[in-house]
Amino acid sequence: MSKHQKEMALLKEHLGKHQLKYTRQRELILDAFLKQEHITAEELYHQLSRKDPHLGLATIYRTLNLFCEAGLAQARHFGTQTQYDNVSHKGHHDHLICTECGKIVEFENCDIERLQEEVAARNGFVIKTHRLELYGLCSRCQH
Amino acid sequence: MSKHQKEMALLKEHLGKHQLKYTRQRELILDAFLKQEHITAEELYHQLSRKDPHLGLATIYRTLNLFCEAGLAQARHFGTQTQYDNVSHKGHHDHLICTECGKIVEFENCDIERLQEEVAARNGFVIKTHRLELYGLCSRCQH
DNA sequence: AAGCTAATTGAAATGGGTTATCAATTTCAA
DNA sequence: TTGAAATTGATAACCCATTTCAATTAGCTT
Ligand SMILES: [Mn+2]
Ligand SMILES: [Mn+2]
Ligand SMILES: [Zn+2]
Ligand SMILES: [Zn+2]
Repeated sequence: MSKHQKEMALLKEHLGKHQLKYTRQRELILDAFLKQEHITAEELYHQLSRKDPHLGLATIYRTLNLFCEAGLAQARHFGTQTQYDNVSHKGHHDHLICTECGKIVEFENCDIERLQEEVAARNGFVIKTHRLELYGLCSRCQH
Repeated sequence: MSKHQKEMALLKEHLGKHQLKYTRQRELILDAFLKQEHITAEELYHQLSRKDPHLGLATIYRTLNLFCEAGLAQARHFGTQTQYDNVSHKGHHDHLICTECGKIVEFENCDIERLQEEVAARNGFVIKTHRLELYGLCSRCQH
């Protein structure tokens, strides 16, 4: 039995509602995707090329966009590429990015998260997701 | 006398420090840029094409990137394009975005800004800019 | 003012990431 | 099993942005 029953059920529900089909490729991509916290289309393509050399890059892109529509993934434009976040991973995090060397540090800060909720509430919003990126210089690049 | 003395001085200071030159094109682009709150390179190109049909798009891009380095502008990847924010126009602010109707609320929260600095310091970073976007449903779209 | 040198420019080519096209294949309901 | 509709993979097209390069220009230095 697969480890990702819940996510697979979610996907199949979406497929059913939209007259879409459950294909071998979608199953393959789903399994690989759910093992990651976040990944780019290109990275996933290289991983899966070993298992199935005929899998096309376009299919990866199409399927990741499908996952976004089904609520399994969340696209995040990161620099020049798009990162697809695995929503089922609970550990939400934000990013510190060095604009000089490209170093990326992930962090979580619940105080910030709480203040975000307060700002939203004050404006009548209910937050579903958010994005916080801090750009600057890492310790090595400050000199 | 120009309306944008302060920004022009800032730019000239940056130019001086980096052996760069004050050109007719840079002056033209600066004037047009400072009239906007935020704009894309393409939009600026179309605006200026009327005044100077020979101005190249590459020059617009180069100059907007220069403005970013001089601290006059701030690049923000928004969807597929890059928005260049006029820093002098409105100061820094973040965004609440309704994913249903597209409504955007601007906000500023110094507690969050302070916590961001703490996170950065803890990781040895010095922040130059940041980006915080909260996605959710506005009061009208929650029903 | 004229000369010199390095920076800048515009046109065009190039680049990277993503989406569109389309004939062949596959899914799945009837 | 059959057939209509969705999907796939290869490739071309796209979009935005940067790079290239020969010609021009800015701004010192005589
Ligand atoms: Mn967060
Ligand atoms: Mn802010
Ligand atoms: Zn660095
Ligand atoms: Zn709304």
